[in-house]
Amino acid sequence: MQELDERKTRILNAIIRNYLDTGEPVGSRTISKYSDLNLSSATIRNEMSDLEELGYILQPHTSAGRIPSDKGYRFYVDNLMKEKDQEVTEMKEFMIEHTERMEQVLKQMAKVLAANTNYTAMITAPSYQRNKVKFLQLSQVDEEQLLAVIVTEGNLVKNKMISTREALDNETLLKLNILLNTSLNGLSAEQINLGTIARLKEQAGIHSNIVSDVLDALAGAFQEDEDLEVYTSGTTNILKYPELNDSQKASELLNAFEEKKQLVTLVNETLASQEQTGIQVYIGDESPIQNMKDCSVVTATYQLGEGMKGTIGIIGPKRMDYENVVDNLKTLKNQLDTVFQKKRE
Amino acid sequence: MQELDERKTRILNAIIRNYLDTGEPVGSRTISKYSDLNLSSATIRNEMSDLEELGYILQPHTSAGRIPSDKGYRFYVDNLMKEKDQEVTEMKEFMIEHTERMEQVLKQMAKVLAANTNYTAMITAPSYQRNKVKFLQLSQVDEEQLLAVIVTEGNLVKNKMISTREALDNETLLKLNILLNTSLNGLSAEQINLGTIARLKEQAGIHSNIVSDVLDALAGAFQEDEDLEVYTSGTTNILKYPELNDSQKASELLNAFEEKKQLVTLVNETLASQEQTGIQVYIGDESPIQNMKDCSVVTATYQLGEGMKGTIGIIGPKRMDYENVVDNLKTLKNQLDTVFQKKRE
DNA sequence: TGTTAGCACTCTTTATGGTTGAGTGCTAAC
DNA sequence: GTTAGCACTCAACCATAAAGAGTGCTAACA
Repeated sequence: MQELDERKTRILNAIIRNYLDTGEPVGSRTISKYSDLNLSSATIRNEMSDLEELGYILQPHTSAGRIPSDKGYRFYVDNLMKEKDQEVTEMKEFMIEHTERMEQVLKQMAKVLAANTNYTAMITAPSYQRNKVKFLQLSQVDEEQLLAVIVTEGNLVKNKMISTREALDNETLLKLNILLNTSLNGLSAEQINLGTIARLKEQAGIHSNIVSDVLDALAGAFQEDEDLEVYTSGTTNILKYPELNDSQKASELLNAFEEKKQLVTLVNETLASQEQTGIQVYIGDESPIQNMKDCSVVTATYQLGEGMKGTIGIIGPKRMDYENVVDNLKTLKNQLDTVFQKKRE
Repeated sequence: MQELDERKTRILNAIIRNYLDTGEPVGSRTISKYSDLNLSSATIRNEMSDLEELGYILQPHTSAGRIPSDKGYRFYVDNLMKEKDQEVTEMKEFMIEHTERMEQVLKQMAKVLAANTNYTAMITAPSYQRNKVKFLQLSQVDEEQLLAVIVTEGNLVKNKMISTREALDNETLLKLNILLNTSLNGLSAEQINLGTIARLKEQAGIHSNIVSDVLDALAGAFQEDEDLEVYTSGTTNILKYPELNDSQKASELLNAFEEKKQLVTLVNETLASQEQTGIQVYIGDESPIQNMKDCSVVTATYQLGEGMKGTIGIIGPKRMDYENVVDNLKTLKNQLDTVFQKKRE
């Protein structure tokens, strides 16, 4: 039933591992010596011929060795790869502890990740789609400007300037603040519906226009999270890998990194299709982004409960040290989970 | 007295313009035909020989045409370049008008600039070193967290979370707010000295530790501006120019763009040495950044009075369309000046 | 004296062809 | 089923040649 018998599997494994190491097509003789199978190169050749027919490996040209195909990589990732036994490598925890701003943390993490793997790292802030308003305040900043400050459950702070025709007196301001807080506190973006809005406006009376503005601001704040920010690091690492370093491909890739839009689609795709395991590997064409068909992309989703998720990802050549990458992502994912857990308490 | 006579100047001009166009070394015959000097190639050759001796042009190798040296470019920029007659090209003004967040505006501008020029653009927010506190507010967000919101004259909003042992009652909060506002309002970072601080703490009584935290936050906010954010766009454009596209150089450059640190030194350098004209051209080695010795860097400083300055810059190959770049920078500079002028009113 | 035509020379670029070496596929023997 | 051996393929390398662009220099010319 099984497509590959024991021996073919071992040979395929040997081929891929060797190729990951060297980046050169690997020949029968190499496997014959390198592996502990004690088979002659001729035998290996026969097996390789079979493996090629089955689509696991391919030849760049007639008289070259074999390299893994996408199918080969897939088999490797699914079946052959050793998972490192999760020794909880405390990845510079202190850094995370002592930095306050989430943005900084994320940038820092991307950096560490890129440095550890030598590939390109990307990371997004957790998306606060279902985040709730925790605190809300209007302040008169000067004669014509009102400042709306919004704090969410996740302690994210957003602010928005609102221009007014004239200054509000203190009392009105206080009333509005109380009104807004009592009405909106604890609500998520979806929960603020037309009914809530109508009620609010009614209660605000002549200042309903200000309420409008605040709601706009609020919408803006939530919106802003939705087209989320993606932080990248080590983008130039891709230049280190000859298979990506032709000026055409490199340029396309780097562009994708600069124009974050494409990455956002990648992230969304990941969020949508994520299994429980939390680690997803896209090999070549499997990637949702066309430009990355010569790359592999490994992503992880970290979670904060209540549907608040963020994504970490690594982008590198197909010939990627999957074990190392997966390992790195796993520990980072764990760390993020706990870090944000702490923050929310 | 003059090093170059009329004819040499015209020849030099022709060489440089041609080279800017084609990127290929330009030979005597080309100039003989291309220019309106009506001289034979032989004569041009003689002149070129002189120009080379004087250091304005050089030969990549014996039997190639000539290319401009740094000195040649410098002469071109200083004396030969035509300034376009500043027709105020309204560069997508609406965009600026309708976007609220400075950050967005700047990113947008960088994008436009990069697209217009096909080089790499960088831009920094105006540095608020001497910016003044306009409004300040503490709010109790939840039991253990205080939110400090700081608004500066330029309507920049900063916020900082402060952890407290226990919640403050409303009255105390109000008092503290009044105290902080009356004491700090209108002060710039430098003006908040030990005296001010001591007085503040004294008046705060038992809550002096909170005042400390607020001041820290304030310092942080100002500090944050000092290691300023640099926005880049079109970083991959450099790959379009063969002279920069060898993997070594490109990698270094792209790295410099990713690690913004170096750009910051560039910005600071620019701010320091800026003349009244406001446009600065660094050619090759003149650049303060080592990595960019194969590039030219053109920067402009925009100003908001009171020492609040920001920088715009273009980085491209030495063989850069200086006229276009300078023109673009000038109009953008003007726009920024007026935009921010408006905003401050 | 300045300009120009002409020519030998230099040096890059491109093409050509031969050689090498790695690797394969196939056949025949074990 | 495994292996040794051999013919074959093909990229990579190298040397050599030819082409072409451009120069410097000399000598002639106005």
